[in-house]
Parts: sequence; structure tokens; C-alpha cells
Amino acid sequence: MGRPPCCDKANVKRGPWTAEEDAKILAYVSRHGIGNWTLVPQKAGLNRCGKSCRLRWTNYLRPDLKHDNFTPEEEECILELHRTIGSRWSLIAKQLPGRTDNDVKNYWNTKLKKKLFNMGIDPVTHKPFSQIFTEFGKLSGLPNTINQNAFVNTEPRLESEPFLLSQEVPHANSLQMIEQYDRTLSGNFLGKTASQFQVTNQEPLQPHFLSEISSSTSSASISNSTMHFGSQSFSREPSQLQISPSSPSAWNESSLVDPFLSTDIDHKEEEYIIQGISSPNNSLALVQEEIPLIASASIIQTDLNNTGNDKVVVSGFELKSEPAMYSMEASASAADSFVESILARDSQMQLEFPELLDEFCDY
DNA sequence: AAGTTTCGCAACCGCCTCCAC
DNA sequence: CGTGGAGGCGGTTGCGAAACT
Repeated sequence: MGRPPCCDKANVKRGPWTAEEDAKILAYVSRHGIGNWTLVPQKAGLNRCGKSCRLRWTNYLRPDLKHDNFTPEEEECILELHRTIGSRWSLIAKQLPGRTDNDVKNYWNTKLKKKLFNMGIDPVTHKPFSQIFTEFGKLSGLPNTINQNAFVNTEPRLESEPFLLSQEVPHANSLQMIEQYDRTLSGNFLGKTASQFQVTNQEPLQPHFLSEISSSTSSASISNSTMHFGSQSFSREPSQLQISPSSPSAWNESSLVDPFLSTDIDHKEEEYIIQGISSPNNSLALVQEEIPLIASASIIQTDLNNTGNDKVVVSGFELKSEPAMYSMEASASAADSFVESILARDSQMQLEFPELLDEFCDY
């Protein structure tokens, strides 16, 4: 039944191809074109599996292939397409003339994945790690200190000193149009003034992509001297820090699920409205008026371990310049209808079923 | 200069769908 | 209609080159 095997799998040659073998494939294809690859080894005089011949041709010998480095435009296209459709390398490669799915896959695995990781972005979801951990903390009910301490919060902190938060200038990067802020502030915030604690933070800011803004700005903005995080806002009353709980309706229900309920931890995790925040030193203020900031989220935790220190995690994006459109715009116009339909579908789903897309389409 | 580690990428592996038999 | 190979694809590996110690 079925077809006969294309070759004697046990006795075909494997491993690197020689120039002579390459020449045989090239000669065969130039004479007969591409057809049934199972016949190629026999007709071209090669002791190789037909599948291996096809791979050698499509990934290396094809005359239309580029063998030079990926351009910044190609890189941005890969990033944007991967963010949208995930690791569908063949679809991504179709948008990059002269590149194979293997090229794109290798470039992703060796360069882009690390690049994103170093920028504080999860290469799978393309979201900032801090956002993922925050969301995970809310979903699982884990106290967020665990998440932050484990993955994000490595900054040194001094407590019971005046509030300080420096704003370092990040390094330049071609993809970088905005800067991400992820900061954990420590101190006993509730009922305290800024002079009663200090937060230092000298870490360079992490760059981030414009694409993340769209999903995060709906609840965040900054205007003049007030920074708003959803229902929370920071204003600049001199030398005063006031953080007060929002109304109970603003509490995140899921965050109240505490896996450690059986312990003696006094679980007070909740969301707050931050009515005021300021610094005794304007040059080191958390928010300086002249910096355009688009914030994404903030989590405040009160003294989960009765250490006398509350924690505030602030995430935001500083718009560095007028955002140029990604090369995706150009490439999409030339994209084949399949990819376009996927992108259109995802956009439509994002509008109609954002929860579904977040949950099931995190490639 | 030699040894070790990391990087880059070609090639292979294994799974899935399609389709010839 | 069932079987199993071809073709396609994404994931992984192995090895030579480059970088580092």
C-alpha cells in the first residue's frame, strides 16, 4: 500500500554538503527545474535523501537567496510579524524576499530573542516582564512581592530616608522610541511623608516598543504635574507623599485570592489611588513635568511580611520622539493575502475579544 | 599561544497534512 | 477507504568559527 520509499534511508549520505554535490543539484535544477524531489538524487547522481536535496536547494542554493546580514528594516519586520503571528517562520520569510524560513528562524533564535530579553521584553509575548509578572500576580493571587523580587526588582533600596528616584538616560537603539520605566519603590507609604523614606534607583531605563503602548495607555496618562495610572494619580504637593486606598470597588478581586491564607501573613494587597507624590529634590523627582510619560500600570503592596516597608511598582513609557511607523506598514502593503488576513483577523479580534486574544493567541 | 566558551548557522529531526496508491 | 510516503514546517542539534580568558 502507499508509495514506495524515496530512498534507502539507512545508506544515504548525511551531514555537510560538498561543492561537488551542490554543483550536481544546481546542474539538475537548471536542466529540469524543480519537480519531484524524490527523483533528484537518482537523476542527479547523488547519494542523498530527496528531502535533504530539497532542503539544500531551498535553504542555500536557490539563486534568489540573500546571504548578507539582515537589515534593520528586515529586523523590524520580523519583530512586528512575530509579535503578531508568532513563530510562523515560513509566513514571515515570505515577507522578506531572499530570506528563508530557516534564515529567519536562526536570526530570531541567535539575535532577536536575546535582544528582546536584554530590553526587558518577553520574546514570546512581546510584553515587558514587569507587566507579565503583574498580570500573573493578579491572576494567580500570588503576592506581587514574590514576582517582583524574583524577576524584576534587583535595584538597591534604602529605606527610612527621603524619597529619591533618579531618571537615567538610556542608551540609544534604532528600535527604541520610548523608554520603559519599571521601578520598585520601598518605604512605609501609608500615612507617611516623603521625608520618612528613600528610594534610590540608578539602573538604566529599559527601552521598549511603541506597540506596547496601545494596549496600555487606556488607563494611563500624564498631564502637567499629575501622572495618572488608571484610577491612580500622582500630583506634586511639596514634600508630601500621600497614598490612599481607592474605593473598595476598585479592588482587584482576583488579587485577593491568597495562596498563603493558611499562613499568618497579613495580606493587604490591593489597588490604591495615589493622590500625591513628590520629592524634596525636584531634579530627582519621580515625574518631571517636562518629560512626556505614558504610564502603563502600577501596583502597590502594603507590608505583606510586616517588615515595615510597603512596595510600589511603577511602570511607564517615556515617549522619546515622534513615533515612526514600523516597516510593517510598508511590508504589509506588499504582503500576500494570507498574512494580511491573519493580521486583519487579529486586529479585529483585538477589538472584539481582547481577552480571548490575550489568553489564547500568545504565540 | 593554548584552552575554553560562546556564537552562528546548516542540517537534521519529528510532527502534521495532503494525497498517491 | 486505509496506509504510508512526500512535502512543509517549526524545533533542535552539531560543528566550525570567533571571541574570550
